[in-house]
Amino acid sequence: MARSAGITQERVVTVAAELADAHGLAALTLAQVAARLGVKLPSLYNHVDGLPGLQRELAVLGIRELGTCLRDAAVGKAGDDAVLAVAQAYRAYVLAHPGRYAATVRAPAPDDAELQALSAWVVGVVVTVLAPYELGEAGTIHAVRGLRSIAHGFATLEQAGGFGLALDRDTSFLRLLRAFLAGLRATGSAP
Amino acid sequence: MARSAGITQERVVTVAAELADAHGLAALTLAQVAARLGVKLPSLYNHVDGLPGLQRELAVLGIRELGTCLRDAAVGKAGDDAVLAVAQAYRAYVLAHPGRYAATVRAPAPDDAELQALSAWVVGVVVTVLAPYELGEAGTIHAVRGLRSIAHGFATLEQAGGFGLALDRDTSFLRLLRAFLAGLRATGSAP
DNA sequence: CTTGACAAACTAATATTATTAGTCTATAGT
DNA sequence: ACTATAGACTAATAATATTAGTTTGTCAAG
Repeated sequence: MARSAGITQERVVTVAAELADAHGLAALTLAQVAARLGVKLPSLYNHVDGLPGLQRELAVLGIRELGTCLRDAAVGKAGDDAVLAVAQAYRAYVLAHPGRYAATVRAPAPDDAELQALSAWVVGVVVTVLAPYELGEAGTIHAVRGLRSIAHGFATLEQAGGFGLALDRDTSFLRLLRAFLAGLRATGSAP
Repeated sequence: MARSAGITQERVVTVAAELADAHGLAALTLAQVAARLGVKLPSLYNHVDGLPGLQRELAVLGIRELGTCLRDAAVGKAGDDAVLAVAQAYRAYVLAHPGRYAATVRAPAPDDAELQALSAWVVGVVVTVLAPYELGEAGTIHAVRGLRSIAHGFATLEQAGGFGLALDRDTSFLRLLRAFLAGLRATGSAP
């Protein structure tokens, strides 16, 4: 080791995640992270590969946490209950950790195997929850995309302050999910 | 006038919109805009109020264009056809102009009457399209939020490269919309 | 116990960018 | 013709990211 100040990549990423959640991913700077850790800015380069590297680590953290939340939300549930729980967990994660969630949305580099694998794992969790609907292979993927669009779209709009009117947002989300599920059963594998 | 180089706010915003669409809103810099216009950076301050001001102008442009697209998409259509057309137009706009669309998502300042009014106008367009479903006042707002979440969520995920698998995205989107519409009729104003 | 290699901090230097202050000049309106 | 000004400019400042090179504890081998 060295004249070390006990900094690790994990600590850097944790502090960055807190800052990104609090002030937005766009406002995250290495200077802030360094100040929070009590080191000079260039020292961070010993632990992360610059700002792009740090954002990639944030994405890894976010996808891992998100996947865990979704999986945990589904245990002991089935059918519509499970789908509702997963979607609610998705929304809750976005609202609780908007910064790290934003990091997960950027498409991973084509050669980033770890990130690709994590994404596939999360998709797998949702596929499992949708299995009982017997939508077929393609139909299931369409449904995963639909459910993810709904959860992502609602939560990110909500987080951005996009729902101005004073109408309960929990109700809006629940209605949207129920409509989607009813439609899934009704339309089956139509067009 | 002055030893003018023919710069106007409109030209500044137009160039900024092109750059934001091409390279992402986050990568938009005043330096780039100035270079593209053939002026020095500080000269832009005669036309826009710094980077935040420019982004606000981009939001105005984006909401105005988006609202126009949605309105135009709905003329001569009714019921499901109209809703589908509006949603497709929403997605098409996001994909065609991701930079200016991203600018529209940030919540407008509470004292920004122009932006608030434009947002309300766009909501009004969607409310009109949903009127025939007779969902009631609150039900209509819930449905507007749902439809917007679907279009925003799908389009932004797609634009970010979030749909990796080789499965037709047009079909995914159409299925999602049909499921939502079928669910709207089925569940009516349930929970 | 010494010593040498290295990890991890540092300082210093450079490049971008945004912003503000103040200057200059061509032109529009009197 | 004169003048006020809009709209360009230069200059200066501050924040950030990045790279290069330096220093210094600490760990482990001899």
